[in-house]
Amino acid sequence: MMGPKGKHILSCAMNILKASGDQGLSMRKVAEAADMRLSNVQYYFKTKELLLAALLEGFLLEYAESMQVLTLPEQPSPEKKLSHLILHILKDIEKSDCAVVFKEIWAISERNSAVKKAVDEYYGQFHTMLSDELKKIAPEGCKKTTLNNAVAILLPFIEGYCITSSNLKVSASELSEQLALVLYKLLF
Amino acid sequence: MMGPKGKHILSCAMNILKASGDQGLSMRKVAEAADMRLSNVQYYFKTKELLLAALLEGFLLEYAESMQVLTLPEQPSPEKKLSHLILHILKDIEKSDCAVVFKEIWAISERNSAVKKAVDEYYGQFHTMLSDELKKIAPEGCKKTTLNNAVAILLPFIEGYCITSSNLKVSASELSEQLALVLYKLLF
DNA sequence: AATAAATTAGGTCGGTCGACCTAGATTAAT
DNA sequence: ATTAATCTAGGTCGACCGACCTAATTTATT
Repeated sequence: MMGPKGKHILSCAMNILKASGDQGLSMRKVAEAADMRLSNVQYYFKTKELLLAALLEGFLLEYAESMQVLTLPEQPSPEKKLSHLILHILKDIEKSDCAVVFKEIWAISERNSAVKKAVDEYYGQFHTMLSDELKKIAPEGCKKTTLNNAVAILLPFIEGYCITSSNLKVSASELSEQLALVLYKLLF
Repeated sequence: MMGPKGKHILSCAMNILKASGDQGLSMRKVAEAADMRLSNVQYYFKTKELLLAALLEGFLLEYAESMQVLTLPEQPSPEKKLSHLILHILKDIEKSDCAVVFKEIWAISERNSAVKKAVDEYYGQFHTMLSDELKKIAPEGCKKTTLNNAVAILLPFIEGYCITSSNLKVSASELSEQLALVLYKLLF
């Protein structure tokens, strides 16, 4: 579907997006960063909108995939397991500059239906993944609505964490433990 | 500090921001929307950056203020009270188009230090406000760290809700109740 | 009334942008 | 070897942008 040149273009575009945001991203700058002529970039992506959509769809797909693969070391207790899962996600948010990209994505998605759709699919997958993980921890007969309630607390929390993390007065690890504890109680 | 003309300009600018985002906001469009000449807008706001900063700082200040004023009807139990507080905030997020503005703010704040500072102050206030509200509900001897833990769950949840709300499989009212219950348990 | 400050109007400037076009080069398929 | 598809280079176009400038008018202060 996409050759190495296409990927190279998107890679350069992502660097610019991280550094300068949606505003700073232009076809010309992408071309310069990729060491190509403008028309060449436009051969691969007819319009800026298409480039942006491909860029962000790709990012979300990749990110969702990295979540799926995520396997954590076995833990002594289900609470520990949950706590480790949450901490892992929070750390992932903190470490990479993906938080910056996500902020752009949220803004762009309001005005680009292709991106909006990709975001929706991403959160759908994320929801499923969290639900599955919680299911492993929850007791046998745990109702689906109870599971949904837990995810409905966890999912917004995770996405909001990258916005408010600098204003919280609790460490990520402490917070993970507390939230895990709280969700664990909810499931039982 | 700012006359009615200045406010009128910012009001028009906010309309454009809501409708077309940061990308679509230009001094010329603001001038047109405000029925002024470009130079006239520039008399009030020397640069686009200053206009944007004033616009978003004002928005956040106003929004923070509306939170402070927020008084809820007395509830029979502290859980109900907490649940109503959360629901009120969630509904507020859903009803107005402020979610759109916030998404722009988060993205812009990464590249505009004045906006970043305003965002930081906003979440500082928000944190304090939530902490105060929880204090009213929590038992007498509730430790400060316990309170901080509760806020550290609640605050990210609220901000993340406006991102993920469409993907949750639980209603806002149900979710408020569940979260209130969970936080209540945490405080005791 | 004089004067300073605030406000309005109209226009120009260099610069960047996305889209578009043509033509040449390379590669793959037949 | 011919042909078609893919890829590259260089350039042009109209549109929009922010910043800047000058001059006129209105409002407030003294």
